[in-house]
Amino acid sequence: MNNLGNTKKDNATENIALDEKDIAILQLLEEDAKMTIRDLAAKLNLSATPVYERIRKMEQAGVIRQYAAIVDPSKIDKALTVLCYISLKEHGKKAGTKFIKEITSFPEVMECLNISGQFDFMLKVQVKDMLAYHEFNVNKLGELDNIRHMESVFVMSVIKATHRVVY
Amino acid sequence: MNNLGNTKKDNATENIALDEKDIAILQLLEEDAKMTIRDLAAKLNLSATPVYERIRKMEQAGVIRQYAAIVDPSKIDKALTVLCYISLKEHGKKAGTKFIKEITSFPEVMECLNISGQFDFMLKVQVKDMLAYHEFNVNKLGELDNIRHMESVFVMSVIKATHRVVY
DNA sequence: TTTGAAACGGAACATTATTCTATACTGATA
DNA sequence: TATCAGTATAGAATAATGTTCCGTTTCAAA
Repeated sequence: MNNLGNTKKDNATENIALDEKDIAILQLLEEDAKMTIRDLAAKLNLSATPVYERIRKMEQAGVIRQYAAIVDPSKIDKALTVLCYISLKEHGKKAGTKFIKEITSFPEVMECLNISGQFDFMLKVQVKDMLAYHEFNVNKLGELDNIRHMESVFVMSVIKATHRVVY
Repeated sequence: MNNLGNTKKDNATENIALDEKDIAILQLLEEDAKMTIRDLAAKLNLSATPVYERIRKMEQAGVIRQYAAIVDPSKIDKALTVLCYISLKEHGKKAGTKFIKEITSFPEVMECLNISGQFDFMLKVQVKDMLAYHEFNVNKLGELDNIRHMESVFVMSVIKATHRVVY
């Protein structure tokens, strides 16, 4: 295993130029991060060294943010996905920061986006079932004091879900 | 690097029971898939062998679906995320399948969810900027013949985004 | 207490990542 | 055109890691 990893913590901000070979490497690693450097090299008609160096540079530049194992939610008894839309009463900086701090602390919240439109935030919540979502709603969201309005949209099936952003 | 990988293609459906050690392994690999088996073993007070075997079983059972390199969209000039809500004219099986096939073929579409509520689908679209989204809208979505209504919600900032589902 | 299956530890082995050095390439300059 | 500096590359050597093997332990059922 390469130890190029551990890119998670640092917020590298440098910008680097990516050529076609870098893009090709990214596309392959997005699909299978365990692909060996030699296999990557073979696909790109290169030797191991340049591929290794390119990956290292992209990790340090923050292009590759993380290597993650993707777990199937249904296999660990988290079969229900809910999109939860929230608008706040107070929109001041202080109130917003407080809300964000609270929301991000909930492990059920996989994603929290600040959005345009009638709502302020969209949460993607992953739970066991409807009962678990109800409890999340009452015991966690219900405890927050700055929520004006809330709306839940339930995910019936996942048609497509990818982490690939390079194309 | 372990070659336990390549879990992507197979839809393993077997269900296996996970104990606390398996959960601990999953949590660590969700954060850093490059962590070595020996490091994992040290954190769990185990030797390498049982950790290796547990990972292999979870891969074969489909609990670990994939190992992915996560790329920062802004670093590859894909800075705009849009949530695109779509309702169809025809909801028959044939029409639905056709729509799904077309939608999933667009690389800009990172995610497509079949949802409850007034819309049928939510798309998460990742593009360079507003102009690129406009072109996606006109040239790709605009070519589909089964769309009744459409609404775009723009992501202003990402407060939280994780792939961790194990907790 | 006995037995069998599963989990485990430690060492040996196989594969891969990583480093090192020399060479080939590229673009700019004179 | 010739020369130079910087970068990218290949190939071999080394270090680190994944993977297998085998004997031992654990633990629950009989």
